[in-house]
Amino acid sequence: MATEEAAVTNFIRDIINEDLAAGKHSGVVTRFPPEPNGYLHIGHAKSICLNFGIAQDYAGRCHLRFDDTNPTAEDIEYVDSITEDVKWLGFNWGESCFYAADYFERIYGYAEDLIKKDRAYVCTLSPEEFKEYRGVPNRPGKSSPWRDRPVEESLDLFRRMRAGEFADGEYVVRAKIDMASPNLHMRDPAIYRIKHAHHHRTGDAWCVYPMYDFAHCIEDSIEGITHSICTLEFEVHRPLYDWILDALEVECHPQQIEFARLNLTYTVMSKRKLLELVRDGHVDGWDDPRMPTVSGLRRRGFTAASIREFCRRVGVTKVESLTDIALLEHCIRDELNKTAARAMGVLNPLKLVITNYPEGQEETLEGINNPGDESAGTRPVPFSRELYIERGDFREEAPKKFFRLKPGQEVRLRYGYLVTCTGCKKDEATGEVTEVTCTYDPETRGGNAPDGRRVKGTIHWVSAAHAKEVEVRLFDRLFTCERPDDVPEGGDFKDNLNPDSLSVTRAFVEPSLATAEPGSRFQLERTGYFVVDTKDSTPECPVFSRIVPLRDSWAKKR
RNA sequence: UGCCCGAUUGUGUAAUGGUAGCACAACGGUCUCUGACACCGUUUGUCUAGGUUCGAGUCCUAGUCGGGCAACCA
Repeated sequence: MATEEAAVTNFIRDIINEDLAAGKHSGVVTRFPPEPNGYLHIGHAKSICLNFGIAQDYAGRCHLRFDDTNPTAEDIEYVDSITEDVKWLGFNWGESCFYAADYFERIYGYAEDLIKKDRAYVCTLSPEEFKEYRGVPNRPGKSSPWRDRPVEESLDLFRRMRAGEFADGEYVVRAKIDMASPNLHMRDPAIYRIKHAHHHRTGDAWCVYPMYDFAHCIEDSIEGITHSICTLEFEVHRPLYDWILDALEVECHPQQIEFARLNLTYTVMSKRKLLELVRDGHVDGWDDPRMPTVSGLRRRGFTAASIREFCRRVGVTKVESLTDIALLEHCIRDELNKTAARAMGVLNPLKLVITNYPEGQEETLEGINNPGDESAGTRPVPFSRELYIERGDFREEAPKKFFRLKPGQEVRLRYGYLVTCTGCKKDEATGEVTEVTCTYDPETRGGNAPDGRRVKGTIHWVSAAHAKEVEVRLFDRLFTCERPDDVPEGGDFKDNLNPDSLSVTRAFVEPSLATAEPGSRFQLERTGYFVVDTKDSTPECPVFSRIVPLRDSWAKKR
C-alpha cells in the first residue's frame, strides 16, 4: 500500500532523532514486552507497529520479550498466540525473542546487590499491614518496623525465601526509597515476593519472583534497549524505573517513554474484559470475529496490512483518545476494494422469473473479477429463466428514486440483460411477496441496450438452478454504545452487549464461489466484503463471514 | 484536600514563535453495468483568563475540565 510508506512522525520519533543527533546512541533498540496472560488485541497492534516500525525505520532491532514474571497468570498458550499474532502482523524479531524468566538468576542477583547496598530489605509485614503502612496519596506512609533490618539478616532471609523455607506472603523484599514520597510507587515498593507456583518456562525452579517494576527495567537494561516505550499508566512508575537502574549502577539505562493506549468505539480493550467475554460465552472464543483481538480481526478477514495502515493513521501521542471504529473499517475497505475479487451472492433471496425467457435454456455470461484490476480477468456466470434476487431490490410500491425493481420499471441484471418488472405473486395468507415476474430484452445481452437507452439501476442475482447454498454470517458491533465501559453505578460493561451482533443465515452464491478456499476474500457486489471462514467452513458448505459492508448512501437517505 | 500527565473541528492527528493543514465521519454534487469505487465541493477547531513578544495553538502564570496513581498484577 503506497500510503503506508508515507513518512511517519510522532513525538517519540522526535525524541529518538534528538538522541541520535546528540550522539546519545549509535543505534535504536526497542522491545515489545507482552505478558503472556491473554491474547493480543488491536491496542497491542498499535504498540507492535510503533516498536517494530521504529526498529525498521532506524535500521535497529525490536525484541519480542515475554514479560513472564507472574506464573499464576501466565500460560504457554498465550506465548504461542502472541508469537503467531506478531508474526502475522508482519514483523520479524530475528534472533531476539526473549523471556524475562531467562533472566531470573540475574534479576535475583541484582536484588541481592540492592540488599547488600542497603537499598533494599526483607519486610515481614503482612499484605494488609503493608497496605496500611503505605498510606494514601495525600498522606505520607510510615516506615516498616523492618526497614532497618541489618543487611546480613535481610540477605539471609532472602536466600531462605529462595530456598523455599517460607510460605507465600510471609516475607517480601522491598526497595528502600521514601515512605513520604507523593508518588506511591516510591514508598518502599515490593520488588520480590514468594510464590510457590509452577512457571510455564522455569517449572518449579523458583518460588520467588520479581515484581514488574524491578524486573522490567533490568530486562530492558540487559537487552540494551535504548527507548523503552510503554503506555501512559506507567508514567508514575518512571521514577522507580530510573531509581532502580541508578541504584544498581548498571551501564545501560534505557529511557522510558509513555504514549496513550488505543481505544476504539463500540468495543472494550482490556484483557480482563475480553477474557470475561470469552469465559462467560458471550463470544465464541478469543478469535471470535467480533472480538478486537488480533486473532479475531484475522478471522474476521482483516489483513495485516490494513491493521498496520490503521495504526499508522491513528498516530501516537500522549492524549487519551477514543478512535472511531469507522477508521478501521475504512482501512480494510480501502485495501479490499483494490484487491478483492468480485462475485455475486444473494443474502435474502426472492425468486425472479423471466417469463419470456425460454424454459430450459441457459447461457454463460462473463463477469469481471475486479474492475480496478484488469489482470484479475473474468469468470463465467450461468444465467437462466429463474433467478434469485435480493428481496430488498423489489418494492411493489416504491418512491421515484428507487432505481431497482418495481412494476413497470426496467433494471439491469449485472452482466446479464435488461429486464422489466411485470408484477409479483404473493402468499395470500401473509401478503408476503413470493415471486417477481419480468420480461427481458434479448437484444441487451451483457447489459447494454443497442438503442442506447439508459438504465439507472443495476442489481445482482444468481441463477436458481446453478446457485450454491452457503452459510453467511453477518456481524454488527459487539456493543450498542460507543463507550461500553461507561456504565452507571452498579452496572456492568456487559449490559451494553449487542444481542444482535451476530446473525447467521443461508445465502445463494454464484457457482464460482463453491470452491472458494477458506481464508479467501471476496466482494459480494453491492453487499460487502466477505471472507471464507477458516474454522467452520467445510467443502460441502463454505461459511461466508462479512468482513465489512459496502458503504451504502441509499440506506442513509431512507 | 496529594502527586503526575494531558487539552487543536464530531473523531483521530499536523503545524517545533510567522498563512491553523490532513485523514475519517457528516452533508451536497458529478460520474457509474456495484446507490460501491473515483472525483468535486461544504460545514465545524486552538479550554478560560492574564502575561512575554512586532507576532502565541506553540513560551510563562493561574484557573477549568479530563485521565492516571493507594495488587506481594503487568
